[in-house]
Amino acid sequence: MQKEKSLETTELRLAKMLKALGNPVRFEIMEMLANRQTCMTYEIVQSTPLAQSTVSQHLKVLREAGLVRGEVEGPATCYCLDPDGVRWLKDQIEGWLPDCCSGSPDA
Amino acid sequence: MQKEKSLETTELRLAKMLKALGNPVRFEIMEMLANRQTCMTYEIVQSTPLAQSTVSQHLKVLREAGLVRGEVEGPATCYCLDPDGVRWLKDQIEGWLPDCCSGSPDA
DNA sequence: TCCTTATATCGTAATTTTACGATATAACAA
DNA sequence: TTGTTATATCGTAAAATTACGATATAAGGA
Repeated sequence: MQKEKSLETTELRLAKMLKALGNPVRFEIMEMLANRQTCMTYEIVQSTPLAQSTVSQHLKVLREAGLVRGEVEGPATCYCLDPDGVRWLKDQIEGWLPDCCSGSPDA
Repeated sequence: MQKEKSLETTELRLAKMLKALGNPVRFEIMEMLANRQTCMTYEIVQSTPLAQSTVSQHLKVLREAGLVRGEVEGPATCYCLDPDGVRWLKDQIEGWLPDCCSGSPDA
């Protein structure tokens, strides 16, 4: 019944995630979180040549895309991948474009 | 401003694809090509409110990301998804972030 | 040949993104 | 309270993206 609206929302959410991942700095943050499971913000800042405010801005984009979660721990924040968001993204990409490109690699 | 150089080649290619897909116009072009198998450029132009030159620019981005192919047919060009590129993207996303968020939503 | 059609590229505004320093906030210690 | 630490947000330049109209190119047809 409510399929149309949710489809629209699905595409919006997917586009937002893809756009967030399309930036190389944010992409590297995602890989760092995948490797380390969790990171404090200052660790992420130290791993880049960027200003703290810039990294914080990128983290906000990733948060709003549903790709990472930040948990406040005292004065600091501990970030990790958002398992639900990442799995949802992988499922979407997997089921995307079903009419093509699903067979074996032809030369 | 940005440090794309530090990314590995595979990651660069993946980032380029994700960036290309992060634009809603290009995302819709991809979906149109998935639905119709092939499209002439003018059909894609007609499906949007944008100028022909703008659509041509978006197609160039998709081409350079390896997501679509354009084949010249007389004075026109016939576009289709690039099966190799799309499958590569799906495989990359599938194998990405292997330490988390993989498999079915188990308890 | 010239003319039409379809597309790509050029030049350039308008918009968006990115990055920075400065400042605000929030938790905790002395 | 004051001071420190860690992070977020604000204000604003610089850079990149997006979009347009104009023009170039390339294939056929008259």
